[in-house]
Amino acid sequence: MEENDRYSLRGRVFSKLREDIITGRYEQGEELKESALGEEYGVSRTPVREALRQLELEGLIRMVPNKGAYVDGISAKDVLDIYEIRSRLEGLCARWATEHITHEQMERMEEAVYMSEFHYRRSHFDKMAEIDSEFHEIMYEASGSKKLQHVLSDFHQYVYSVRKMSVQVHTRGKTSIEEHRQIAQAIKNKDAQLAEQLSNKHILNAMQNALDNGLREMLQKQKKG
Amino acid sequence: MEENDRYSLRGRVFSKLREDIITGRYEQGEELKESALGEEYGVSRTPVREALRQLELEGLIRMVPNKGAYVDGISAKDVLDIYEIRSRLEGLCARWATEHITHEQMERMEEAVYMSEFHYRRSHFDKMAEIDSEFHEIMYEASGSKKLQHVLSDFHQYVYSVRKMSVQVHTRGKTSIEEHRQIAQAIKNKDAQLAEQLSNKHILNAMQNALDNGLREMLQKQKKG
DNA sequence: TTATGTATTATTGTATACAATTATTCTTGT
DNA sequence: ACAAGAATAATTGTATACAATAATACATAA
Repeated sequence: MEENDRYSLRGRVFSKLREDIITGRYEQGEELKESALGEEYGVSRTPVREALRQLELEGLIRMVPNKGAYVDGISAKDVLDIYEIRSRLEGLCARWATEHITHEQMERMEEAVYMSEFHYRRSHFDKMAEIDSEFHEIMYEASGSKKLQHVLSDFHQYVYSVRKMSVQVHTRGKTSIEEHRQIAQAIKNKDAQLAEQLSNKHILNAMQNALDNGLREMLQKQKKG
Repeated sequence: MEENDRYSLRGRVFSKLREDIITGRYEQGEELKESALGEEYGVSRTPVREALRQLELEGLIRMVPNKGAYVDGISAKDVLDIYEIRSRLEGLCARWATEHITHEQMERMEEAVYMSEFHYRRSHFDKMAEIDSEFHEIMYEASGSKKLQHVLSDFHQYVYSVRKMSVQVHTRGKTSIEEHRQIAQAIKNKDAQLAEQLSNKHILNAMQNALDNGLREMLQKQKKG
């Protein structure tokens, strides 16, 4: 999908809107008007509407019939919930990946670990977050389960902004890479049990780090507001 | 969403198409032409396209740019994967529901148990399946987690056809109701631990029943094809 | 002044028109 | 007969036009 999206107006609008919502560039509840968006992107309402309908299905906006579309992005609680959900699913994914991974996928996974260390040493945080994503996406793909891949991929993207923040915490960046390395090794050794255990723990650690570096405060603030 | 959908052409097309794909009324890989669908439903291409874009995002169809839309429904393996995924999430959901359920939701849940027994005794299998859905949907809603509700609700719908089949197996129908009753009781008693444990087991039992009543054969058949 | 009903405007929902791309058919030359 | 290429048709992608609904502004009466 990602790639197809670049070659159609609808795809471009969808990707940009999605990113802007996930990264919080819109206010919660903000109204999205089709004409305005169309003008902004230099397209007609048709592709805008198709993009909006997709975002509605995904739950990133809420559409009221004959009224309008309202931003309904990722709250701090959503992020926490997603970490909890992922902590139950990433282990399953690692198990299945161990059973189904191809040689080519294994190589890509190991390269991702290698490259993240490379960028870590140079403090390229954006690049690191990107490769961190890649590691997980490869594992999702390797699971051989279309449905598991779909849900984990979505959730992983939803916490992108938080992850990018967390990875900049120096010690977490290093620890995360080390955890990835161990997971990759377990998968390579065909030790499904260990891969599952490590993956679940990996997510719980990431959640703990997010809580300790801003997420907890965000939760408090949103609970009041 | 469900209700809004009834009042717009796009919504009606979406719901009907979705149901037809989930229940397997289309061939795998079958091409869906916008004009043909429009004629079938007596509408123009516009609402059809919006519906197709939503189904694409959901992964129920695959769209090739400038070519067409192809059915990519729920395979037997998808169903099995979904049971595995749900077995890891329903427990979490039951735990959260125990913590967040309202009095009104609890009453609806108990009524669902009661009603399913009523219809069970009268062998109203369709009605039973419907109320079985209701039980789970109430729990998803009661979890208080928008994201968990979303994913579990989708997955639950995906296995609808299988569930309807399974529930007709006399002994499973009775067992399932009993399990629901115990889960509801645990939630009411605020015993999150027990609710979680029972819910996870409930899904595993449902999976086992599905395997023993047709799913295993479907898996074999699809593996060859 | 304020409530109420009406006209106006703005916005979404749908249909249609046109452009771009892909598939198909029909030549045509060997 | 068959391959290559052009012409034609079919299909999707996008823009625009029109219809239906909701929001707003305004006038009028109590």
